[in-house]
Amino acid sequence: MAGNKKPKNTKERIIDAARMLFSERGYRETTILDIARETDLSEAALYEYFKGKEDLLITIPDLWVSQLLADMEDQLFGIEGAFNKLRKYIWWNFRRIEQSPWDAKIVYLFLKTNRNFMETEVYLNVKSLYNKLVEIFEEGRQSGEMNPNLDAHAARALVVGTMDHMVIRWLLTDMSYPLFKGLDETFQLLANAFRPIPPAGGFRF
Amino acid sequence: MAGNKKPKNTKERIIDAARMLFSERGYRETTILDIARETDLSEAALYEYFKGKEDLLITIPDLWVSQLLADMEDQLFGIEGAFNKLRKYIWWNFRRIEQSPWDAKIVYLFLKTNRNFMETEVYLNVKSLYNKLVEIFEEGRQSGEMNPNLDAHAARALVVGTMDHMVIRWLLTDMSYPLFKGLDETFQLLANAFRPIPPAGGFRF
DNA sequence: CATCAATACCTAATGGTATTAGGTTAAATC
DNA sequence: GATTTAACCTAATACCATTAGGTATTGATG
Repeated sequence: MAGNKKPKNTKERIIDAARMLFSERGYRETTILDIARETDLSEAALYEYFKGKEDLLITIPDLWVSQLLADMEDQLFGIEGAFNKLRKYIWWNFRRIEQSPWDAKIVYLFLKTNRNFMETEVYLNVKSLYNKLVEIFEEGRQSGEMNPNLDAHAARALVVGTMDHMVIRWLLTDMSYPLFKGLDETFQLLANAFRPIPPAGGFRF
Repeated sequence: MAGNKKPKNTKERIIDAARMLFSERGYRETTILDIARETDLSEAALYEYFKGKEDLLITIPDLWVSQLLADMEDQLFGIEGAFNKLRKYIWWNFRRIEQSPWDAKIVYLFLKTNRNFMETEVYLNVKSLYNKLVEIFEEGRQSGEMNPNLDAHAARALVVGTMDHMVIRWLLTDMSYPLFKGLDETFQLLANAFRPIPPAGGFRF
């Protein structure tokens, strides 16, 4: 390949236009005609590439999420310790989201709360992404770095829930502040949640 | 009329039908005609009571959420200690959601991720509901029950994010398991996150 | 009592939008 | 050179939210 801009094929052009329009105006507020005009195609031409509007929507983040999954192991490679891995996981994920707010909007606002989400390709990849957390918790539990009785699935719910909440807030305010704002404090709380309960003399209520 | 409990007025009947249809089939998949048929009205009649489909949607959970807000203080009244209050808050909220899954679906799946959500009446009430958590954290911080450096807003993000995550999972699987499943373990983790950090050596004073 | 106004509902447009039917054109393949 | 295929088009079609413009009933008012 020459180092120039890639000449995009029609399918990619449609996806690019739809991603932008859906993210900026919302799914319902974007018409097929809008997308057709943006790509200099007729409405009918879009149906050569996608079964319909909904199919187009769920296809958009396919590539992004599968690239995320591929990148994850690479990013975590060589990091020692469960807390360090957890920290890296969160920071990496937030950076990817900050870099691709349009894809993030489609996943977090339109897809994740969609009743068909669980039947999508994206769902499988997101699940794999989250399962890495369970691995990290297992490691922390076994190494003694984390509470030996830690329930890995409850822990995952805490991390995923907290991250989702922060991301959705940020997206709904139109990225009007840095996504990382307050993340250190939040991470400290999460870390406390997973630490071993200190020995001897115990705690009171 | 065939065997109804209370003689409801037309507006309530419309809301009841819309709540059921939106929850079961989804917002986009429910037509005005569906609601009209369910209520034995014409499509036009609905517009005497609501500005449009979206207006109808955001009106549905108004009553539920404002009743939640009214009930909260009552439920928390007389409970001693920040952790006990936090526990009661979560258990109470989950029970109300379990009792009204249709309203919950509308709030959690259709409204909370809607770009207009922040302009709704419901949003104000939800905010008040969540602000109670900040109060609880302040109390815990000052009484020494919780970490004196606790960031109340980060803590709220943890609790709200985790709860939302559990609720949305439950709703998306069509309430196929008890909402409370795993809640004890999750609460333990949250509690750990907020406890004072014991000084090295394991003693507290 | 007759009239007016309000209420609660209706039928029948209107306008917008996703989707499809049925081409056309031009390049690739035989 | 004929045929197939790819890529795109114009022009329906069918559905659906919303609106225009009614009618019938009720209850209050002069």
